[in-house]
Amino acid sequence: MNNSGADEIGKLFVGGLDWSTTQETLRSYFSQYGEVVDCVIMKDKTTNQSRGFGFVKFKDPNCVGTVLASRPHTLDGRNIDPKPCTPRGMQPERTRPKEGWVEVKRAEPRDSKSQAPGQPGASQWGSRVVPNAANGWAGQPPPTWQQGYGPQGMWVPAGQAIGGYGPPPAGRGAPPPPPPFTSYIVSTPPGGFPPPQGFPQGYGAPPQFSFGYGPPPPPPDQFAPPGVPPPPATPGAAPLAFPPPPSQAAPDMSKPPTAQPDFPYGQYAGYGQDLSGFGQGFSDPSQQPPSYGGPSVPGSGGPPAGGSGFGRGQNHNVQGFHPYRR
DNA sequence: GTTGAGCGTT
Repeated sequence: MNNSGADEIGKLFVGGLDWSTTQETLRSYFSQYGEVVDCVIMKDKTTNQSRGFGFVKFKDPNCVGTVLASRPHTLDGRNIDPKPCTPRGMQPERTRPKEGWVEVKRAEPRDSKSQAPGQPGASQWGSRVVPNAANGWAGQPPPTWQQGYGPQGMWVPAGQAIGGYGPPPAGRGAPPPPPPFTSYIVSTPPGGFPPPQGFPQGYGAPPQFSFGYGPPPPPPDQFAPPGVPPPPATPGAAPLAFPPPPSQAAPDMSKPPTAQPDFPYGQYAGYGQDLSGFGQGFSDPSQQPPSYGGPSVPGSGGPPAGGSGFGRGQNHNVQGFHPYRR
Protein backbone atom coordinates (compact mmCIF):
# COMPACT_ATOMS: atom_id res chain seq x y z
CA MET A 1 0.00 0.00 0.00
CA ASN A 2 2.96 2.21 -0.31
CA ASN A 3 5.60 2.92 -2.76
CA SER A 4 8.45 0.56 -2.32
CA GLY A 5 11.13 2.09 -0.24
CA ALA A 6 9.21 5.24 0.35
CA ASP A 7 8.38 4.25 3.86
CA GLU A 8 12.05 4.22 4.67
CA ILE A 9 12.19 7.95 4.34
CA GLY A 10 12.65 9.55 7.67
CA LYS A 11 13.60 6.25 9.15
CA LEU A 12 16.71 5.55 11.08
CA PHE A 13 18.46 2.35 11.64
CA VAL A 14 19.87 2.38 15.13
CA GLY A 15 22.60 -0.07 15.80
CA GLY A 16 24.72 -0.71 18.81
CA LEU A 17 21.85 -0.73 21.22
CA ASP A 18 22.29 -2.13 24.63
CA TRP A 19 20.39 -5.29 25.38
CA SER A 20 18.41 -3.41 27.95
CA THR A 21 17.24 -0.70 25.64
CA THR A 22 13.55 -0.94 24.94
CA GLN A 23 11.32 0.61 22.39
CA GLU A 24 10.19 3.07 24.97
CA THR A 25 13.63 4.24 25.89
CA LEU A 26 14.60 4.36 22.27
CA ARG A 27 11.60 6.42 21.35
CA SER A 28 12.10 8.62 24.33
CA TYR A 29 15.66 9.29 23.38
CA PHE A 30 15.01 10.19 19.78
CA SER A 31 11.94 12.24 20.55
CA GLN A 32 14.25 15.05 21.44
CA TYR A 33 15.00 15.40 17.73
CA GLY A 34 11.46 15.30 16.50
CA GLU A 35 8.21 13.47 16.61
CA VAL A 36 8.77 9.75 16.46
CA VAL A 37 5.97 8.00 14.66
CA ASP A 38 7.39 4.52 14.72
CA CYS A 39 9.94 2.81 16.82
CA VAL A 40 10.88 -0.80 17.07
CA ILE A 41 13.62 -2.87 18.57
CA MET A 42 14.33 -6.06 16.80
CA LYS A 43 14.41 -9.03 19.03
CA ASP A 44 15.31 -12.59 18.66
CA LYS A 45 12.22 -14.47 17.73
CA THR A 46 12.72 -17.22 20.22
CA THR A 47 14.61 -15.69 23.08
CA ASN A 48 12.95 -12.32 22.77
CA GLN A 49 16.27 -10.78 23.51
CA SER A 50 17.17 -7.57 21.80
CA ARG A 51 19.29 -8.06 18.79
CA GLY A 52 21.04 -4.83 19.42
CA PHE A 53 19.43 -2.73 16.78
CA GLY A 54 16.17 -1.10 16.00
CA PHE A 55 14.42 1.41 13.84
CA VAL A 56 13.09 4.85 14.52
CA LYS A 57 10.92 6.74 12.14
CA PHE A 58 10.38 10.43 12.38
CA LYS A 59 7.37 12.23 11.22
CA ASP A 60 9.64 14.82 9.70
CA PRO A 61 12.35 13.28 7.54
CA ASN A 62 14.55 16.25 8.23
CA CYS A 63 14.96 14.98 11.75
CA VAL A 64 17.21 12.28 10.40
CA GLY A 65 19.73 14.88 9.44
CA THR A 66 19.46 16.45 12.82
CA VAL A 67 20.20 13.17 14.48
CA LEU A 68 23.13 12.47 12.24
CA ALA A 69 24.52 15.88 12.94
CA SER A 70 24.29 15.29 16.65
CA ARG A 71 26.56 12.33 16.93
CA PRO A 72 27.77 10.69 18.97
CA HIS A 73 24.73 9.31 20.64
CA THR A 74 24.72 7.43 23.86
CA LEU A 75 21.83 5.44 25.20
CA ASP A 76 21.74 3.13 28.17
CA GLY A 77 25.46 3.42 28.49
CA ARG A 78 26.28 2.42 24.99
CA ASN A 79 27.34 4.40 22.04
CA ILE A 80 24.58 3.81 19.61
CA ASP A 81 24.90 4.14 15.91
CA PRO A 82 21.95 5.67 14.12
CA LYS A 83 22.05 5.86 10.37
CA PRO A 84 19.59 6.33 7.59
CA CYS A 85 18.07 2.99 7.07
CA THR A 86 18.30 1.09 3.87
CA PRO A 87 15.20 -0.57 2.56
CA ARG A 88 14.97 -4.07 3.71
CA GLY A 89 16.63 -6.51 1.43
CA MET A 90 18.85 -3.90 -0.12
CA GLN A 91 21.78 -4.52 2.16
CA PRO A 92 24.93 -5.44 0.37
CA GLU A 93 26.24 -8.87 0.98
CA ARG A 94 28.07 -8.51 4.22
CA THR A 95 29.16 -12.05 4.58
CA ARG A 96 32.80 -12.18 5.28
CA PRO A 97 34.76 -14.12 2.76
CA LYS A 98 35.36 -17.37 4.46
CA GLU A 99 38.44 -19.35 3.91
CA GLY A 100 38.23 -20.70 0.46
CA TRP A 101 35.04 -18.67 -0.29
CA VAL A 102 32.71 -15.21 -2.26
CA GLU A 103 37.44 -13.83 -3.40
CA VAL A 104 36.98 -13.78 -7.11
CA LYS A 105 39.23 -11.87 -9.36
CA ARG A 106 40.25 -11.85 -12.87
CA ALA A 107 42.77 -14.49 -13.62
CA GLU A 108 46.00 -13.42 -15.10
CA PRO A 109 48.68 -15.37 -16.80
CA ARG A 110 51.21 -16.65 -14.42
CA ASP A 111 54.01 -16.45 -16.88
CA SER A 112 55.21 -12.94 -17.52
CA LYS A 113 55.20 -13.28 -21.25
CA SER A 114 53.98 -10.43 -23.32
CA GLN A 115 50.57 -12.01 -23.42
CA ALA A 116 47.98 -9.51 -22.49
CA PRO A 117 45.71 -10.60 -19.66
CA GLY A 118 42.46 -11.93 -20.85
CA GLN A 119 43.66 -12.69 -24.31
CA PRO A 120 43.14 -16.24 -25.35
CA GLY A 121 46.21 -17.76 -26.70
CA ALA A 122 48.82 -20.33 -26.31
CA SER A 123 49.18 -19.99 -22.60
CA GLN A 124 47.78 -22.66 -20.42
CA TRP A 125 45.25 -20.21 -19.12
CA GLY A 126 43.93 -19.43 -22.48
CA SER A 127 42.70 -22.86 -23.05
CA ARG A 128 42.14 -23.80 -19.52
CA VAL A 129 38.80 -22.28 -19.02
CA VAL A 130 37.30 -23.40 -22.22
CA PRO A 131 36.57 -26.97 -21.34
CA ASN A 132 34.63 -25.68 -18.41
CA ALA A 133 32.64 -23.38 -20.53
CA ALA A 134 32.07 -26.12 -23.00
CA ASN A 135 30.66 -28.24 -20.30
CA GLY A 136 27.93 -25.81 -19.86
CA TRP A 137 27.69 -26.32 -16.19
CA ALA A 138 30.94 -26.78 -14.41
CA GLY A 139 31.75 -23.15 -14.03
CA GLN A 140 28.26 -21.94 -14.30
CA PRO A 141 26.34 -20.67 -11.35
CA PRO A 142 22.69 -21.50 -11.14
CA PRO A 143 20.58 -19.14 -13.20
CA THR A 144 19.32 -17.40 -10.13
CA TRP A 145 22.78 -16.26 -9.25
CA GLN A 146 23.98 -15.37 -12.61
CA GLN A 147 22.71 -11.88 -12.57
CA GLY A 148 24.95 -11.25 -9.66
CA TYR A 149 27.98 -11.19 -11.77
CA GLY A 150 29.23 -8.05 -13.28
CA PRO A 151 30.72 -7.57 -16.66
CA GLN A 152 34.07 -8.69 -15.47
CA GLY A 153 32.77 -11.74 -13.80
CA MET A 154 33.05 -10.07 -10.48
CA TRP A 155 30.70 -10.78 -7.70
CA VAL A 156 28.60 -7.74 -7.34
CA PRO A 157 26.93 -6.97 -4.07
CA ALA A 158 23.26 -6.41 -4.20
CA GLY A 159 22.19 -2.86 -4.59
CA GLN A 160 25.14 -1.74 -6.56
CA ALA A 161 24.41 0.27 -9.62
CA ILE A 162 25.69 -2.27 -12.02
CA GLY A 163 22.46 -2.70 -13.79
CA GLY A 164 20.51 -5.52 -12.34
CA TYR A 165 20.47 -7.00 -8.96
CA GLY A 166 23.01 -8.96 -7.12
CA PRO A 167 22.46 -12.23 -5.40
CA PRO A 168 19.47 -12.56 -3.17
CA PRO A 169 20.19 -11.24 0.28
CA ALA A 170 21.42 -13.93 2.53
CA GLY A 171 18.82 -13.85 5.19
CA ARG A 172 18.43 -16.47 7.78
CA GLY A 173 17.63 -19.70 6.22
CA ALA A 174 18.80 -18.58 2.87
CA PRO A 175 21.29 -20.82 1.19
CA PRO A 176 24.81 -19.52 1.22
CA PRO A 177 26.11 -18.03 -1.94
CA PRO A 178 27.87 -20.46 -4.12
CA PRO A 179 31.58 -20.72 -3.84
CA PRO A 180 33.49 -18.61 -6.26
CA PHE A 181 33.83 -19.91 -9.68
CA THR A 182 37.41 -19.21 -10.33
CA SER A 183 37.07 -19.95 -13.94
CA TYR A 184 36.02 -16.48 -14.84
CA ILE A 185 38.90 -16.09 -17.05
CA VAL A 186 36.49 -16.51 -19.83
CA SER A 187 37.77 -13.93 -22.13
CA THR A 188 36.07 -14.10 -25.40
CA PRO A 189 36.89 -11.85 -28.28
CA PRO A 190 33.89 -10.39 -30.02
CA GLY A 191 32.41 -13.07 -32.10
CA GLY A 192 33.86 -15.86 -30.11
CA PHE A 193 36.70 -18.09 -30.97
CA PRO A 194 37.13 -19.13 -34.52
CA PRO A 195 36.64 -22.79 -35.06
CA PRO A 196 39.98 -24.44 -34.68
CA GLN A 197 41.17 -26.59 -37.47
CA GLY A 198 40.01 -30.09 -37.20
CA PHE A 199 37.05 -29.39 -34.99
CA PRO A 200 34.67 -27.42 -37.11
CA GLN A 201 31.67 -29.09 -35.59
CA GLY A 202 31.86 -27.05 -32.47
CA TYR A 203 30.04 -28.69 -29.66
CA GLY A 204 29.39 -31.71 -31.67
CA ALA A 205 32.80 -33.12 -31.38
CA PRO A 206 34.46 -32.73 -28.06
CA PRO A 207 37.12 -35.27 -27.40
CA GLN A 208 35.46 -38.39 -26.26
CA PHE A 209 37.72 -39.45 -23.52
CA SER A 210 37.07 -38.96 -19.87
CA PHE A 211 33.62 -40.34 -19.96
CA GLY A 212 33.23 -43.31 -17.77
CA TYR A 213 36.89 -43.85 -18.00
CA GLY A 214 39.90 -43.68 -15.89
CA PRO A 215 40.14 -43.00 -12.21
CA PRO A 216 37.10 -41.90 -10.27
CA PRO A 217 36.52 -38.18 -10.29
CA PRO A 218 38.37 -36.21 -7.69
CA PRO A 219 36.49 -34.86 -4.72
CA PRO A 220 34.43 -31.78 -5.39
CA ASP A 221 36.45 -28.67 -5.67
CA GLN A 222 35.79 -25.13 -6.64
CA PHE A 223 34.42 -26.26 -9.93
CA ALA A 224 32.02 -28.60 -8.35
CA PRO A 225 31.03 -26.94 -5.10
CA PRO A 226 29.02 -28.80 -2.53
CA GLY A 227 25.40 -28.24 -3.07
CA VAL A 228 25.69 -27.97 -6.76
CA PRO A 229 24.34 -31.13 -8.19
CA PRO A 230 26.23 -32.95 -10.83
CA PRO A 231 25.19 -32.32 -14.36
CA PRO A 232 22.07 -34.15 -15.25
CA ALA A 233 22.54 -37.07 -17.45
CA THR A 234 21.31 -36.05 -20.81
CA PRO A 235 20.68 -39.17 -22.77
CA GLY A 236 22.01 -38.87 -26.20
CA ALA A 237 23.70 -35.60 -25.46
CA ALA A 238 27.08 -37.12 -24.95
CA PRO A 239 27.04 -40.65 -26.15
CA LEU A 240 30.00 -42.78 -25.59
CA ALA A 241 32.02 -42.93 -28.68
CA PHE A 242 33.07 -46.42 -27.86
CA PRO A 243 32.01 -49.02 -25.38
CA PRO A 244 33.73 -48.91 -22.04
CA PRO A 245 36.55 -51.33 -21.63
CA PRO A 246 35.88 -54.63 -19.90
CA SER A 247 37.82 -53.54 -16.92
CA GLN A 248 38.02 -49.97 -15.78
CA ALA A 249 40.62 -50.78 -13.24
CA ALA A 250 43.57 -51.20 -15.51
CA PRO A 251 43.26 -49.60 -18.87
CA ASP A 252 46.10 -50.40 -21.12
CA MET A 253 48.16 -47.30 -21.00
CA SER A 254 50.41 -48.45 -23.73
CA LYS A 255 47.69 -48.74 -26.29
CA PRO A 256 45.32 -45.86 -26.25
CA PRO A 257 42.17 -46.49 -28.19
CA THR A 258 42.15 -44.98 -31.58
CA ALA A 259 39.33 -42.73 -30.64
CA GLN A 260 41.40 -41.19 -27.95
CA PRO A 261 44.23 -39.30 -29.49
CA ASP A 262 46.78 -37.95 -27.15
CA PHE A 263 45.80 -34.52 -28.04
CA PRO A 264 47.26 -31.31 -26.73
CA TYR A 265 44.40 -29.44 -25.18
CA GLY A 266 45.57 -26.14 -26.35
CA GLN A 267 44.71 -27.02 -29.89
CA TYR A 268 41.05 -27.10 -29.43
CA ALA A 269 40.62 -24.09 -27.35
CA GLY A 270 36.94 -23.85 -27.37
CA TYR A 271 36.10 -26.70 -29.66
CA GLY A 272 34.96 -24.11 -32.06
CA GLN A 273 31.88 -23.28 -30.14
CA ASP A 274 30.54 -19.81 -30.04
CA LEU A 275 31.37 -18.45 -26.69
CA SER A 276 29.92 -15.08 -27.35
CA GLY A 277 27.18 -15.87 -24.94
CA PHE A 278 29.67 -16.18 -22.20
CA GLY A 279 31.44 -13.15 -23.29
CA GLN A 280 28.33 -11.14 -22.96
CA GLY A 281 27.70 -12.44 -19.58
CA PHE A 282 31.10 -12.16 -18.14
CA SER A 283 33.61 -10.34 -20.12
CA ASP A 284 32.19 -7.69 -22.31
CA PRO A 285 31.96 -4.46 -20.36
CA SER A 286 29.91 -2.89 -23.05
CA GLN A 287 27.18 -5.37 -22.51
CA GLN A 288 24.56 -4.62 -19.99
CA PRO A 289 24.09 -7.54 -17.68
CA PRO A 290 20.63 -8.94 -17.93
CA SER A 291 18.17 -7.34 -15.65
CA TYR A 292 16.86 -9.32 -12.81
CA GLY A 293 15.00 -12.26 -14.07
CA GLY A 294 15.21 -11.10 -17.58
CA PRO A 295 15.43 -13.63 -20.33
CA SER A 296 18.47 -11.89 -21.70
CA VAL A 297 20.35 -12.48 -24.86
CA PRO A 298 19.88 -15.86 -26.40
CA GLY A 299 22.70 -18.01 -25.42
CA SER A 300 23.81 -15.91 -22.51
CA GLY A 301 22.23 -18.28 -20.12
CA GLY A 302 24.74 -20.88 -20.97
CA PRO A 303 25.64 -23.05 -23.84
CA PRO A 304 23.28 -25.68 -25.07
CA ALA A 305 23.37 -29.03 -23.48
CA GLY A 306 25.59 -31.55 -24.96
CA GLY A 307 29.21 -32.26 -25.31
CA SER A 308 29.63 -32.93 -21.65
CA GLY A 309 32.70 -34.89 -22.28
CA PHE A 310 34.56 -33.87 -19.22
CA GLY A 311 34.45 -35.16 -15.74
CA ARG A 312 33.94 -32.75 -12.96
CA GLY A 313 36.87 -30.79 -11.83
CA GLN A 314 39.30 -32.61 -13.93
CA ASN A 315 40.29 -29.84 -16.14
CA HIS A 316 41.74 -27.20 -13.98
CA ASN A 317 45.15 -28.44 -14.67
CA VAL A 318 44.74 -28.74 -18.32
CA GLN A 319 48.37 -28.54 -19.03
CA GLY A 320 49.52 -32.07 -18.74
CA PHE A 321 46.03 -33.37 -18.60
CA HIS A 322 45.77 -36.85 -19.84
CA PRO A 323 42.77 -39.12 -19.80
CA TYR A 324 44.77 -41.83 -18.20
CA ARG A 325 46.77 -39.77 -15.89
CA ARG A 326 45.92 -37.59 -13.00
C1' DG B 1 26.68 -8.62 20.19
C1' DT B 2 24.59 -3.27 14.10
C1' DT B 3 19.58 -3.64 8.71
C1' DG B 4 13.31 -5.90 10.32
C1' DA B 5 8.14 -10.35 8.02
C1' DG B 6 4.70 -13.21 6.74
C1' DC B 7 0.86 -13.92 4.02
C1' DG B 8 -0.36 -15.94 -0.03
C1' DT B 9 -0.37 -15.56 -5.42
C1' DT B 10 -4.16 -12.00 -11.46
